[in-house]
Amino acid sequence: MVNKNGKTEKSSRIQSVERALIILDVLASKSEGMSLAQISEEIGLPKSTVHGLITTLRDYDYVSQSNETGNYKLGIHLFELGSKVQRAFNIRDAAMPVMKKLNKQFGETVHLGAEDNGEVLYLEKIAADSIFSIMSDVGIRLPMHCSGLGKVLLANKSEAEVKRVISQRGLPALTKRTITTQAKLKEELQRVKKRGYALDDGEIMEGLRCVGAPVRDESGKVLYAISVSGLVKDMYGKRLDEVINATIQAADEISIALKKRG
Amino acid sequence: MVNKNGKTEKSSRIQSVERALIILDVLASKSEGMSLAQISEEIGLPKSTVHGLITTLRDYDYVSQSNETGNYKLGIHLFELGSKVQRAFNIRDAAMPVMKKLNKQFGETVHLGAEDNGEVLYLEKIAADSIFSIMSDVGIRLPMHCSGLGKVLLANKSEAEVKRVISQRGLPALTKRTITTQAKLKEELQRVKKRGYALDDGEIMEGLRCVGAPVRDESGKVLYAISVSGLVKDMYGKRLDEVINATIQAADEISIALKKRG
DNA sequence: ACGAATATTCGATATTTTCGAATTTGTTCA
DNA sequence: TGAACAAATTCGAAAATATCGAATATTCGT
Repeated sequence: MVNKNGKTEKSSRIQSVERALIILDVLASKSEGMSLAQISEEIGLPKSTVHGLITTLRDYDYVSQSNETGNYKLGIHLFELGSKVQRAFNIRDAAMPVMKKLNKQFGETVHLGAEDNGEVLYLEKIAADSIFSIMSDVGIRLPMHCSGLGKVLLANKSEAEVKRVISQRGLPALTKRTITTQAKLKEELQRVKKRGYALDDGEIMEGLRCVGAPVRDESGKVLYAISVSGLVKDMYGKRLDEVINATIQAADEISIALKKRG
Repeated sequence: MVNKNGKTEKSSRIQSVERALIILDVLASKSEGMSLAQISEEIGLPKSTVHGLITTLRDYDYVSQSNETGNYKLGIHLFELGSKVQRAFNIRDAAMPVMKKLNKQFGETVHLGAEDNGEVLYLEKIAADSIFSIMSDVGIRLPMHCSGLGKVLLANKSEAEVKRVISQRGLPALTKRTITTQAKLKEELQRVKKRGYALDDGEIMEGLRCVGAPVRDESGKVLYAISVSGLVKDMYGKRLDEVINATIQAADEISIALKKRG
């Protein structure tokens, strides 16, 4: 089946459901909320059509409607469902205590992430004591080739898989230190694999340094990674070595905890 | 418009969207996942109908399908959307640092909650150091009349609103200490209001004691509450007094932080 | 109280969903 | 290896339901 744009598409999708989900995604991109007219404009459907869809979403609390402005936002029920999904990652219970210890030890930000669809998905975050908040948050996605988490996860994939990710996502430069050629990335990933940890040195944000280490599931596959992130001025020399050792050790602890519960 | 059950319903809802959302709710209740046949049975629709709906949900990652069992579960995209919703509570950034301090001070579990639809919705949790994990989690709902958070939130509502909640939710007994009469609850809420904090003494779970204190938004309304929960054996006498004072102080700190940002 | 801007309802039309039956896929056990 | 079963998936006809633009109602600002 071929549509008017010439794209092949599965015919078994339900149009109205598809449209409702698109509305949620559109709303997700505008945290301040949108009016009915804006949504209708954005997705190119008549207001009355959007109205029917969004009324349904509202009635089920997937969308909330501000009673001052009448604007629509993502609703509280998504928060509840999202929490259920997060709880379903059984990595979480194993990882959190260890991550807390790591955070306490150095006072830096600790992350837990996994690969999803060629990107790093941030599953948990323990923020640094300092006010300084880094550009990450639970639920956020970042490219794999420039973060400590991502490089660790990539380094433990087959060459074919790495190629697939690159062809899907490219190697965008977030800073001038970001690795942007396939050859250099390959080299870096080999280094990561050999050393057992990844170092992101301002590749995602100038002035930010980050150590990532692999977490293995029961079967030994690297599905997750943890990282410690801090300012370059706090992450160098002897202290950096300490962070590296502690991060690797913490990751191993989590792997062992995962193995224990099978 | 009146349907066959005699219930009045808005006619403008989109049937297929409604059904898709019901599927998500059904899946949310079974964390281990469900087969197509099970879902179809549960909601009483033909398998082929459910298949169309769930395929759409799957294609947008609202649902994931295990490739071993073929079972359907809630998908990763709900986690992402849920995180966005959570981030939109601007209470979070103000509350977390203070909650962490409180957790560090006593080593007990700290919660942040809000009222939603006559129940306490848990927005954040910092778990105790100990392995002992309490029956709470982010995204969970509990009754208002028997938790520290809930009683604080109720105590700051009008009598009419309290009545409405009771008529909607009743006063179910979770333990033998739970308050189950309207008169006793009224008395208790007056006490809570006067003292400025709520004490849950095994009303939600035997052996668990919990101190709740109100958080005020910019306009002075009590929209949120925080609590510290621990075992009765750790929460009595002088230490309980310390916890109470610290919890109230922490709640005030959060209120002030909220006021500052307007 | 008026006008403008927005949300909501209406009703005819036909596209799309729906449903049960038929088919395919996958798994278990001989 | 293959037969028998159980599950998911596809099919196609029938019509119910979503869709759309126009009409109406509501809200807001001045």
